[in-house]
Amino acid sequence: MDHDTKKPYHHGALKQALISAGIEILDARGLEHLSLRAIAAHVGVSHTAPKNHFGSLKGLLTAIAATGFRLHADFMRAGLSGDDPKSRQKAAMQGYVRFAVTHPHLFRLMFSPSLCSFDDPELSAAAEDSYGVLRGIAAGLDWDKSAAPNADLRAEMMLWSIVHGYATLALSGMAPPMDIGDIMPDFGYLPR
Amino acid sequence: MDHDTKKPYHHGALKQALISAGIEILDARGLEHLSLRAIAAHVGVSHTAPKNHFGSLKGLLTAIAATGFRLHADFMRAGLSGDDPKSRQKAAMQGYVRFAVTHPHLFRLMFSPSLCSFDDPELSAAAEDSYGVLRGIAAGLDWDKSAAPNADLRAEMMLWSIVHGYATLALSGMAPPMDIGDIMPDFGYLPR
DNA sequence: TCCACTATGTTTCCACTGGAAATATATCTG
DNA sequence: CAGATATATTTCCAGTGGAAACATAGTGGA
Repeated sequence: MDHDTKKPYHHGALKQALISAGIEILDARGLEHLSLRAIAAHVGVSHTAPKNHFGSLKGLLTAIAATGFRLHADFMRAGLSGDDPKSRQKAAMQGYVRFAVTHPHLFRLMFSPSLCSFDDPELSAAAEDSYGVLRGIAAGLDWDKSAAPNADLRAEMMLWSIVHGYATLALSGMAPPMDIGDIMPDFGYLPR
Repeated sequence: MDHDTKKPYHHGALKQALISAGIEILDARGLEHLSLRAIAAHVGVSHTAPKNHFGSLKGLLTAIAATGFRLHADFMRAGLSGDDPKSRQKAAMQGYVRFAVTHPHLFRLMFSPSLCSFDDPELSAAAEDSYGVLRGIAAGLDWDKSAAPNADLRAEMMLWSIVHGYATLALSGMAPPMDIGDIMPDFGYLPR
């Protein structure tokens, strides 16, 4: 596990450069233009060079998606201040949508299991960390805690579904721009 | 506007055959194997034959997606019986998810604007018809009708977001199998 | 110092993709 | 029957990801 502290010899830090190039291409030209050759050319190496670090295109896309999930978590945590559960919920959800709108193609990549493999421990860890933000929000949600089993999971899935559904529909051009806080039902929170 | 009543000469009804073949390939082998050449070979024509009817691969995928949306609406309307708003809501949402689980790749195609063009009147009409089912369910929803403008739209988007979000996450393998009725908050309905 | 050995990149090739263009063929219209 | 049109094929092209062989640079050990 070489940390990025010691630079390799040839390019320097090709691995990170390829990931950055991928995200730049995604933001600038979209998912349909994100090819192995385009990424490699953007960095200035041959299209087979990434194979040494990532094995295949899917491996590279997986690493890009992992970086995306870390950024995603940052967006959600960005507006998270204070102790009021409702304002924290709203901030996290707005961050979720704001990330999707800011990096639409990266967002789609992150949720495309055919493009990146969630078996990868780095990706699954990053995704799990991102999910953890929502989990923390849902934990205090006063919603039907006793009516059925798996109340926590159900609350998390409710939160996640509504925010992910809106983000996805917005990126598909099927949802008009609106504040996610305005379509999220107003639930109470249990006292801590 | 040749209706499918009068059959063309050569293959018979290539247009419909290509659409059916596309859906079969989607269900059997997935979106990544759905190529122009695969569809054409499945029907027994050259890979450029579809161009006469659909212009391009995107045109064919658009027609497939339109068929998908009609099927999608059928799934939602399937369990719609009686007058009780809550059971009608539950049935429609379960139909939504059931379609996504039954035809996962077709579902993903239908919500991929990079693969099919929603400018196409046939596709947009089919999608609009499908959306109409949810709109009908949301119409009677007793939810915050006076607190903000666009209450109807907000209620529709809430319903749509939660069901679409769950379906999408389930197909990505990120949501465990569960009843959509168990994560949908329980709202009242206005008397008619 | 010198010689493996490994890590990193390149070159070349291959099967596959969608699409454009020219051609062939069947059907309709006059 | 003849010309026009719709339908389908053949051939070609630029692009894709990946496999394999090769080249190069840095490392570690005698």
